[in-house]
Amino acid sequence: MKEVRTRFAPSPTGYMHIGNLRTALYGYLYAKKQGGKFILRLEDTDSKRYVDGAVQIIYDTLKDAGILYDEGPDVGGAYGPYVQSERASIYREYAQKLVELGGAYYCFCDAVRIESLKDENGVGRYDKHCLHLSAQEVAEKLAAGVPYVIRQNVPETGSGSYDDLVYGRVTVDYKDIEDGVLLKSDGMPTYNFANVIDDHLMGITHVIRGSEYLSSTPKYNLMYDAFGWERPVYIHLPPIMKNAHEKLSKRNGDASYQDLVAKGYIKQAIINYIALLGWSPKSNTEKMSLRELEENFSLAGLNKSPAIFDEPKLRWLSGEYIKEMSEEEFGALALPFLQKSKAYGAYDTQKLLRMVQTRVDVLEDIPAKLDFLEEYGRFDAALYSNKKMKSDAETAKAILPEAAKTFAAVQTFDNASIYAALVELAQNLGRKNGQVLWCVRIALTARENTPGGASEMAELLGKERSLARLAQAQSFLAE
RNA sequence: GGCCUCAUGGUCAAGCGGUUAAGACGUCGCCCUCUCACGGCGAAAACUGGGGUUCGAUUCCCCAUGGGGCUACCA
Repeated sequence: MKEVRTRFAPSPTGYMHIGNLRTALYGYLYAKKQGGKFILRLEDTDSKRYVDGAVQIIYDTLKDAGILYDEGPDVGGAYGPYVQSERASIYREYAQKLVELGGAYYCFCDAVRIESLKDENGVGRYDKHCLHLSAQEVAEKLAAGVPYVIRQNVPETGSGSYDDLVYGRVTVDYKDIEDGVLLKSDGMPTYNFANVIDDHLMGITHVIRGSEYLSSTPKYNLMYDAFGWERPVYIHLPPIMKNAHEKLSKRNGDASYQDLVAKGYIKQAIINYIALLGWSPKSNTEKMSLRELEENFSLAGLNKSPAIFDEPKLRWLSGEYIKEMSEEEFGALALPFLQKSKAYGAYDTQKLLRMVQTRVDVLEDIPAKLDFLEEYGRFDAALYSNKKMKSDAETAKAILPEAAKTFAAVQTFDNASIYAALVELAQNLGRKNGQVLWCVRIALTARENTPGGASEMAELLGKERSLARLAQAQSFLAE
């Protein structure tokens, strides 16, 4: 059995989109699962679209995500170079060969003539005009230095079919395929040509790519056939959408992998989540590490319909990963975000991290969870109302002064002591624990939601500030 | 316009002729609880429409509708 070789072939035109990353991930997972090789190839044949730094982003993103390639521009390999712009002479050689085989031909038509072939809607195919040039005419034009391109010679009749592993049999009539440009006048190949040459030369057995190539694959097969090469297995993937109508794209300002990481989504969660977009595991377990994905990945689980990127579910997964982290692990990741909080430095950092770990799904939410520590002011007395505790502004009025006395009497102002004192107070007042604790917590924080209970909040604030806030809360209530 | 392709709850998604049509996220409710959260339990929520084929269609075929893609000297 031949070794499986898959590749990820992005063009360095900007950021890594989630969709790209998923394509890379699937190629990687399939290769790993089959004990094969995963290759990175850079498709930079369009100099106009080249973006500085984009190559580095590709390297960094794949490395950061744990999608390691066995061969590639920066890691080497026996099939290099892995950058298309460095393979120009190879493409020229094969284009020449394809011409000799009859699968392609020189075309000297200029832009004006090409344009004249199109109708008012800009639709119109090349008419094979130059296919009929004699060998001598071609030689003369070439010798005269007339600019040319090499076009694919697509049959005018018949059709091409192939069996895609996810979409099944796809058939396209050749009459619907234009004689596309294979080698541009600048000597560089188009994607349509380079991908065929490279996939073959690099021994790619399984081509995994987006569904946008579904209908152009027959023309690639025409080339494989003309060269007498074995066609690869095709696995086309449905797009990832931002909504029902638009694909996810950086151009629209949609989140890239880097953006998501910057927001504080856990990396493993991002990988885990995108793996689930278009693929489903046999079992009902959705939370899986990269290693587990490698073990469970199967082409049979691939889906053919577009999937909408759902951030809430990513949030949930991210939260799951956060909750299972050790304190140290979480602390290391969360610290940069905690430092953006105004509360950072003024309180016990470890204590803050502990409080926040089970209450946050995305790291960037940390500052907001702690803002009550440094922000306190007049608030709506309705916050005291809680139907389960049966508390409201009136009960708060009765409880707060007593709570202040209790706080003042607590010697060691820590969570346990404060809690014990407050529970005792509730007893003395003949009230439910929750009633007292709810009111105190609201008075202390002016927030309905806090990263801990009343006594924890009091401990965090310290005796002095707690008493001060209790006093302020009472004055708000008096108005 | 032509061609390719897709279609199960709000979202992801299982299903591959006969099912009470899984599961997850989200939503809502209940329980636990010193709040929130965590955790536990539960609920609402789907086969785009019309024709066939069949004893029987979510499942197979056709059409319609809707979505996406291709139709570049972009990938």
